[in-house]
Amino acid sequence: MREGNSVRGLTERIQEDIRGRIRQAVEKSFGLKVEPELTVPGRREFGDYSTNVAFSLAGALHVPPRKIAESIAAALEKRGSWIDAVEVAGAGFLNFKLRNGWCLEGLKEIIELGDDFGKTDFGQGRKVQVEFVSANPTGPMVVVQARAGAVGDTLANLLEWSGFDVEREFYVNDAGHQVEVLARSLEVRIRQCLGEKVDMPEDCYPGEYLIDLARRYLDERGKTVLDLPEEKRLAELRAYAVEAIRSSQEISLRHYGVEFDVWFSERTLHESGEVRAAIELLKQRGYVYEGEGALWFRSTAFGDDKDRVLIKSDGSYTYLAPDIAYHLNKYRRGFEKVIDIWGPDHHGYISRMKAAVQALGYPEDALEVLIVQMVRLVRGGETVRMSKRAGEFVTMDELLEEVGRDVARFFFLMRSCESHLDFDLDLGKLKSDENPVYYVQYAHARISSLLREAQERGIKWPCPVEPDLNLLSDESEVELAKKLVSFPEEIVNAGLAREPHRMTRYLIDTATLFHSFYTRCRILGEDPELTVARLYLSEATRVVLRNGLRLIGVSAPERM
RNA sequence: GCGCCUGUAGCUCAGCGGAUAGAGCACCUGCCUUCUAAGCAGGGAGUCGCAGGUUCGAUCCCUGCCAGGCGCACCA
Repeated sequence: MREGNSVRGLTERIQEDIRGRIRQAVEKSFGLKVEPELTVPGRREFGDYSTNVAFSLAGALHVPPRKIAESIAAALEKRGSWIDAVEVAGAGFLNFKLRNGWCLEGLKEIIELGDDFGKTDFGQGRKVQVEFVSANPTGPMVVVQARAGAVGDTLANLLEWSGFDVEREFYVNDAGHQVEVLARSLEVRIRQCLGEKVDMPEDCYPGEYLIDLARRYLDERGKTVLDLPEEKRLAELRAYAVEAIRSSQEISLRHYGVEFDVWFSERTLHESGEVRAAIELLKQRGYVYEGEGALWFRSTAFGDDKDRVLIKSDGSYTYLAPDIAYHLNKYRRGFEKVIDIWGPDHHGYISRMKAAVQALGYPEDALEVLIVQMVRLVRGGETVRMSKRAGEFVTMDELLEEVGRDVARFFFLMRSCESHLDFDLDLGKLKSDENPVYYVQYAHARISSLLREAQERGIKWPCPVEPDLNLLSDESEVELAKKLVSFPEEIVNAGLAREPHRMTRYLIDTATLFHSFYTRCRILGEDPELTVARLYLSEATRVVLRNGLRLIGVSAPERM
């Protein structure tokens, strides 16, 4: 796995080697420097890799691409590489066929590295923060937050495995208007619990969870709080409610397999004076002005539609002010890249937040925002209505209770996060072949069972001598091995593209190739050497499936 | 009115500017005396919303329409 100081997957090393050879051949033939692109062709007969360099050179050289491709093919040095043949195809594609067995070599790395297979040092330890979920501490989390949890956690895992230094953070909005409303709502519930005839005001939170919280409060702390002056009373209730709800969110998320490194309190930004300081910094940099009794941020200087208010004419901060302070705080903690995952209702904030980051003096791409789109629950072919206003909503906990963590995470990760998602509860609940989650898990269980069976039959496993992997010559065996070996590269690419849903696709494809191999090839057969080689391939598959499932936070059962 | 997301098989969705557009479900046909049939092999099924443009090449990039969803604050 190691070459020089770098740790890369086998496929990445082979691709880099081929690209280098193409560069040399082009320089030799035409005296030009190029950065060739390599792709994996969709059709097997086109080989393992393909490049379109001839097309990109055709314009400059005024030579037909096919001629160029032929020259490159002739000049290309194959010695000392895995390249078996270079072919010119179509209008000028260069197709590379690798020697049989290149991927079998990679199986050894998989077995050797085991739980660590898939990890690379691509990111060179650069500091990245992923902030996600960040649900308001005013009530239970809803389904879209479960989606954001799956997406954020998996993205963080992908980056971590790719060699970035990743921190997962949850921003707690424990300051401002909404938590004051929360405190007042809790007070009403407490009074109601004590038999007072008070109605819940219109603008308060009507949800029933506050009734439970009111009872708990009275059990734990009694009713003396009601004798305090208003300010102290609300402060006490606010602190209590925020912490109770926040910690219940933490428990829900942990149950879902999502853990955060940092729970960052908005309140601390106010108390430390960082909000004021951030505005002061913007002012020094010339992006703040007064007008109409308010203090404005000149976000239009960085492409926003209109300037935004930081301090309202009544002297209070808008939501944007602490958010700017928060992001300044993030960069001062040394993150080179900050990835925020927001809900669909916040997309309008992207341009102003990116403007703020630049106004603070950081590059535009230091902040990336992913919008996780809405989730619509479907049951019996009908949309399940979720209305927070009416206090009726399907919570994340209810969803998990209904379909389970594995199904929820897998479903959320099957779609790209920016596409609106219909979550079919009926399909999710089906514990059968109609449910795609079990397909991948079944492959893992099947292999586990196979390895148990091998042990019972007294087959020496793990194999004391290195198996002869060249015995793996069936097409299904080679295709499976190729897929397995590309795992580290898939992780890096999915992380860089910020597309965690690629992992479910990869796992489904891998499971398909394994099932196909299993059906075509007798694994525990007559020939002991072939048996050992096939067990080796099976074990490598198990490692990849287990690691991939771990990456997306889904269990890898040994039996089903 | 402005902005964001989406539009691909009957349904739910994949598809880094490349060659004959894929998967699951549903439907049809085969395959369990042998390692897990929650599986495999095969079949039918498509005007990639519409129209232009860029390119050797566009489902992908640009523009304009059409349709669905969401958001527009000195709310949080």
